[in-house]
Amino acid sequence: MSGKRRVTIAHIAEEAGVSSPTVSKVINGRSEVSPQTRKRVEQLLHEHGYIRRTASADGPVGMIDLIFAELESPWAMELIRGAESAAREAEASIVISVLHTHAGPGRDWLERLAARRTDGVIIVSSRLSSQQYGQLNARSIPFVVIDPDGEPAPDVASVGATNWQGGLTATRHLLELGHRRIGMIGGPPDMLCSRARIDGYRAALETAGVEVDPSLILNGDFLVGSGHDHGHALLSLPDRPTAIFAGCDMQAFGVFEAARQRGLRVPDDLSVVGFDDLPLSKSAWPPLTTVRQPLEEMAFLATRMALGISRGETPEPRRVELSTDLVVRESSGPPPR
Amino acid sequence: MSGKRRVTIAHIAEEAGVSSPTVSKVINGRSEVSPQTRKRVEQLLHEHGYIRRTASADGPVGMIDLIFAELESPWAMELIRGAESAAREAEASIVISVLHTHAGPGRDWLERLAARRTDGVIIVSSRLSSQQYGQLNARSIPFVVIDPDGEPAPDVASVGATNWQGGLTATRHLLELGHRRIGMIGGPPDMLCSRARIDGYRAALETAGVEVDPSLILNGDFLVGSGHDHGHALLSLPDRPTAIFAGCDMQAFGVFEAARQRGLRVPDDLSVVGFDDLPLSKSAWPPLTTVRQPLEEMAFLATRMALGISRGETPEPRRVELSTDLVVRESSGPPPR
DNA sequence: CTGAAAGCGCTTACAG
DNA sequence: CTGAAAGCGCTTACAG
Repeated sequence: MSGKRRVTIAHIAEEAGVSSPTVSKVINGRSEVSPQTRKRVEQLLHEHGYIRRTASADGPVGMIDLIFAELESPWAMELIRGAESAAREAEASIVISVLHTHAGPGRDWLERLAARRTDGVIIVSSRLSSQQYGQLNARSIPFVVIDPDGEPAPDVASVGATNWQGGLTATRHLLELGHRRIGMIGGPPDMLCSRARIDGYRAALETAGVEVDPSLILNGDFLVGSGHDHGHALLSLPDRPTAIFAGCDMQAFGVFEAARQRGLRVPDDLSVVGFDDLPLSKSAWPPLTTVRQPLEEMAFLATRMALGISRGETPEPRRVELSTDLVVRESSGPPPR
Repeated sequence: MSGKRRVTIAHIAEEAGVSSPTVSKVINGRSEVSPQTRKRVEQLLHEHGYIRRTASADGPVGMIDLIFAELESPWAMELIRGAESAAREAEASIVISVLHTHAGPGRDWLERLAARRTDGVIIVSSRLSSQQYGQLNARSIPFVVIDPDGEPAPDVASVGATNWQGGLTATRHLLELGHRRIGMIGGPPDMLCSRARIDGYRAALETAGVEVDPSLILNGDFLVGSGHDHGHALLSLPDRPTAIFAGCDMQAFGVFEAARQRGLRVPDDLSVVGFDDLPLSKSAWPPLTTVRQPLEEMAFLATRMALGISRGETPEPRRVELSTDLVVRESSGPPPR
């Protein structure tokens, strides 16, 4: 990828005006180095993005990194499983990294990644800074984004689902059953996949001639708790909705809880529709009507793309959106009269 | 760990009566090697468990491998999360490997692992052959077993939970509510953790003076489907149980389904108790009474132990059993009269 | 197809 | 605290 010759200890040593052994000591954290020298060398190592290299040619390492913001939901398991199948196919393994901050990772993370080497990185709906994308590029680390947030440049490889279409379909399903007051719980407002689902919801209402009531649209965090809290909020509205499109399955389960706590039966008193179709959603009570997005397949594809890029291939197409499907089960029905 | 000097290309070359470059070619899959030579060299490489090594001292690689038999249940996510916290603490990453066969892995798996290097392996209720344990030892790869199956030698580090105690507690809870016909769905009969739960169930019945009816004890695979199937089997018995101890939470959800399909209400017509306390179990309907085992903590501990062994420490104690706790929610109640 | 020779990137003694 | 020298494990030309 990069035409530049790989930077070696010798280069750094020359530029710092010291010998190779000294640079080696800094890298290996030995104590016999003066603080000033250490400082200067560290600075240069960092600037050049030094990576320890052996005499050996560097082939694939057989590892793909899956980067999550958090590891909270069973949703992540579907992605791990898909990535693992694709990796196994290529005799590679999956490494799990968790950033533990929606705000973005510390910088260590990327340095460690580069030092340890990886064949590619799958970024799962996490927001990296453009500087971080730059670093990935600078170090020729292939990466693919799942559920892109629109931030990366248009040439970035990504895999997503037809979120807008899914939001539209879910809402139309509820409209067809006769609902007119339909609540919507989205995800974090900065996630593009959430915005798209909400926009699909809006489009369905508007094309059906139903007015969009902003007080019926809330943003959660895609976890059970916010489904529960926002479910209560929507159900305590004076003119409460007869149906809720919960934005994702976990939030739908939270809405189930809120409904039960208020003595409302699903679907008799309240219809609920999710998004994802997690394996457990069909065993929930009642079995959840939801929009299926092929999470396992998305991760499978993303991993294959990353592996392909690492082999020098150019993924075609560069951006993929897999289709979503409405799965009607028992949590949706006509509104109470 | 092993006092032997690391085997190098030069050693292999000498033993094979060829030069280092020739061995190097074999390793790197170059074509300019005669089939006989290749054969002989490969044989020796394999015998000696050759691992490519650089001039550099080999410190930690910053990776712990988590080995699952399958990646089916949200149960696995809890373990991944726990392992990830412990790894992060040590600036390491978690690598996920899935064997995809309860019978045991192919041999490639271990070879790839050794070639890529790892600081340690956590084996999650998978059965390795004693030959494979031997290989791990031969290559000085530290390993810790979660939910050991009793096979490994007594000096193997392991982390488990008090399964027998948990089975006892769950069953006593049901006995105290007044149940006398209590069904039991275990896991695979070759898993020690499942046997212990079943034995705890037996002990509770016996100490309460209730006869153990073998027709009430079934073995599943710890997934929803077998809870569903065996739930139906138990509920179609002539003198059907008034309560079922489902062996794990996923099977409990399957029993919920079976009960619903038969028009039985939980807990009014049937009490159900699980084992695990997965995060979703409290949002289930009804919220599941279950035996909590601290999966996240178990994986956290196991990972720390593996990391410690890789640093040359001896884990003390070598075998840990974390305690389980009964969590009473709404899926258990007195039997119908 | 094979290997002596040179080379690479790094580290390890060790002398100052 | 520093670096010239030697050494390590491996690979890359290249001559046979």
